[in-house]
Amino acid sequence: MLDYHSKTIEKKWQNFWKENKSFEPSDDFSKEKKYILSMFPFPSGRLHMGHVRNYSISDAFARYHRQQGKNVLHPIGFDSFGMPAENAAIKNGSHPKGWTYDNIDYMKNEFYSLGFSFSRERELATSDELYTKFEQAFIIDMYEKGLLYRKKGMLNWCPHDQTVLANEQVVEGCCWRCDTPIVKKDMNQYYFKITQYGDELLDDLKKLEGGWPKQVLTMQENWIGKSNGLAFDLFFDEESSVKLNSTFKSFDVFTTRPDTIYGVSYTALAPEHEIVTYMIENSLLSNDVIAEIKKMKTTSSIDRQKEKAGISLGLDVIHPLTGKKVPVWIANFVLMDYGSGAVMAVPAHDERDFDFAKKYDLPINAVIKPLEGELEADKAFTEVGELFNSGEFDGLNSKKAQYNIINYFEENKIGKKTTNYKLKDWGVSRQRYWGAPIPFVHCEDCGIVMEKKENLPVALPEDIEITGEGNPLDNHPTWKHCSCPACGKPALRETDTMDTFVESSWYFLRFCASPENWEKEAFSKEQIKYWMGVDHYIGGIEHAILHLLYARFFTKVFRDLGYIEFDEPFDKLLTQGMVLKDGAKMSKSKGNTVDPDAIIEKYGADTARLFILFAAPPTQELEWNDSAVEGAYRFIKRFYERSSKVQKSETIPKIDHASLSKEEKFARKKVYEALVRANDVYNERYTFNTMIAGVMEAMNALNTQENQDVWSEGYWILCSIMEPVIPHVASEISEKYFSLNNLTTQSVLEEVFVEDSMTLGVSINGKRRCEIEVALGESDETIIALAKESASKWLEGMTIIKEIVVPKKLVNIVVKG
RNA sequence: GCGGAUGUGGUGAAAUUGGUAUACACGCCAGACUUAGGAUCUGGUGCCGCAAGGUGUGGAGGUUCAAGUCCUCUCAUCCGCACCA
Repeated sequence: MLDYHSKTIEKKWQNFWKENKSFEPSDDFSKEKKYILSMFPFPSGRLHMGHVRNYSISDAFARYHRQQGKNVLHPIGFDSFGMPAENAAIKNGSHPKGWTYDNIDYMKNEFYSLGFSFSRERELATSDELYTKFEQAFIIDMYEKGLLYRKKGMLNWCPHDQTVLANEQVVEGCCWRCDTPIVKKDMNQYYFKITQYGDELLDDLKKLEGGWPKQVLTMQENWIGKSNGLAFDLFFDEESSVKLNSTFKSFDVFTTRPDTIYGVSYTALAPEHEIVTYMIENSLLSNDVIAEIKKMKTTSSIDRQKEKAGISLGLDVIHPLTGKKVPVWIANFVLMDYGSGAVMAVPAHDERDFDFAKKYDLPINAVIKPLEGELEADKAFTEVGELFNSGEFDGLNSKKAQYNIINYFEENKIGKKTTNYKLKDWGVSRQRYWGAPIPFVHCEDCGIVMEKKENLPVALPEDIEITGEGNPLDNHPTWKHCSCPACGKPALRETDTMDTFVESSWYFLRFCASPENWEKEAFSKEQIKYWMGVDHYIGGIEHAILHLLYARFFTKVFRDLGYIEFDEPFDKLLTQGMVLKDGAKMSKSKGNTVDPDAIIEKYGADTARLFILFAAPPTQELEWNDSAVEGAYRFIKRFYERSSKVQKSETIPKIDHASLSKEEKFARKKVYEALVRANDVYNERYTFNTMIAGVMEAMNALNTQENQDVWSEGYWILCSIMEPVIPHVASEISEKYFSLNNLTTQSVLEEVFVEDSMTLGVSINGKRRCEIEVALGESDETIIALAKESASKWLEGMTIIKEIVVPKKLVNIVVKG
């Protein structure tokens, strides 16, 4: 009897792998490669179960492909810049750098105590100065290409702390630290021109079909939000123009539904619209109204979409086709970042416009009717249909009318066919310390000047105090003072740092570089060409839009800068679900976390990995269950202890299948079924839970017989299947009995699946009643006869209408009685 | 609010193409064994019913010989919404 001691076995193999550098990728580029990558973690302090899940999945892929003889790159790094380091500094007085690197050290130990097969030599942290150095060089290239520019943008500002706040730091419109109501401040910031790549980011989603989950492709498509429509100017009437001191004659609106234009009954501006701003600044609005607008502006964009609110401006514009007056409103649901920040409102055919019109008692003029049926009262009809009350366009269908109306506007030069995107340029400035400095210098004479590449990195000062007030780099006594790289005169460094999404937009390229060249170059074309794209990219669904879109954008930019030669970074994407406990996301504030260390201590890493892969398919949410963890532990224990039935062997045993008993045959069949399923899971389906269930079934079947060869063959295969999941115990058994020779590609023996009879279900009117056993290849007539006989009880007094035989599945007899 | 997903026994889940619903585990129940252990092993276990049988995949309709799977509506929960990463 063997005794399972997870600690001894796990320590032994973790040391073995470390000493033998078992998981370093080879530089032999003639081998077939697999690049397996999990989204790298932010070093928050300790691993949580979401991490364990993420890396258990990628590790299973990595180990499987190593078994298949592939050259596997499975790297790990830390996304180590970011706000939490500063929050910790504010809270505990720790230094962001020390806090970050202490966390990294701790988490690295946790990783290796879980047995993850990462390349140790390629570990990196994005806050490493070496990483910053190359990133800043890329930023300079992008600026020079015109892909990075400066413009004003609205930020959350706490007037008390004199600091910019992240959305997360705004709690109910107030500063998280001092509770001061926030204001919106217009500040100069840097933006990536991601919109320039909008069309390509959209079109290339097609290349990802099959490799990426459909839902992610749809989310990205909707996020880019390309829509075609009509843009035109709405002109103020005389009276309104005079009210505005003739400063504005018109404003621009965009609509995707020009066919509904005769139904316009009001127009709405975003509260941030320049006309509104002008009216506030020139005292054209009452204080009450101004206060209301202010409130709208500081409400989060999400809340603004919920309860509709508006204010009449007392202005009118002229409808471009009917010449009638149309009132101008401010509406909270109109967003300044989309289109022109102004809309024509057609309450009869748009739900939001409808709700708004109802609330403020504005006219609702229907101009589209359904092609079939009647218009429903008291509801916006948002489908396409046939036009009426639309002048010369009456009777046209929506599509034709859209075309004709756009043409009419273009011919009369009063509007233009326009394409709009929801996608906005990516703001990258952060007024914070713990991030990569933007390597620019402001010179009075030369304007914005790039730092010289030989001077990179522009590194962060370490003597810094993080108080939560102001911008730390700006407050530093000396750091920002420098000389202009162009003219040499005293100048000021840019004190904004970069959004941490920048680091995560190219780290997967950096991993392709062999460490001996790390100082010299970010990565080489040759290495990139070999390793990219990432074969399996695994991470949380919460990154479905932003991170993945930004990484795709950087890839395209790097391609256009000549660094790489492909369009998309991630061939296959697997989005994992969250880890829950008691039905809620594990979080410190809810107090429902489970510490991975405690699980490793109690049961071992293999148990943690097995449970997490067994409890649910990777894409689904995973409910933590303590006693199911125990069950995983017991399986491993059984798996280890029963290996004593195995005969030592250097090769897979040869078995004469025909001579076996029924139980022995069944056991072999189950083992090979598990193998077929495993190959399918590792290559196509990724449902590790069903693969593990298959192995458990095979184990149960092996246990019904005593044939030592069948046991040995079973373990030879099952250890190979399970090594990617429970590597320590599987390696231990494989070494002991098979000298590790079984950890390689396994071939499937078809002979074990051959059967001479099959069981068919018999249904009457689709309801399963009994089953029959028939010989393989039996004719349908015989099968039906057999089915009728065994189901005779349910057929008495009935008229048979139809008989259906579904091959190898069932017989359905349709009766009437 | 908009966009995306999910919903199956007491629990996590399975059912790959419309074809025998609940595989595999957890839990529970019963038994065996014992050096009394974090045991282990064997059997049972959707629900109602003594049974025959009925019923059953969030809810309501529909298509089909046949629906967890397809369609329409609806409810609940979760994810994202651009400065959390």
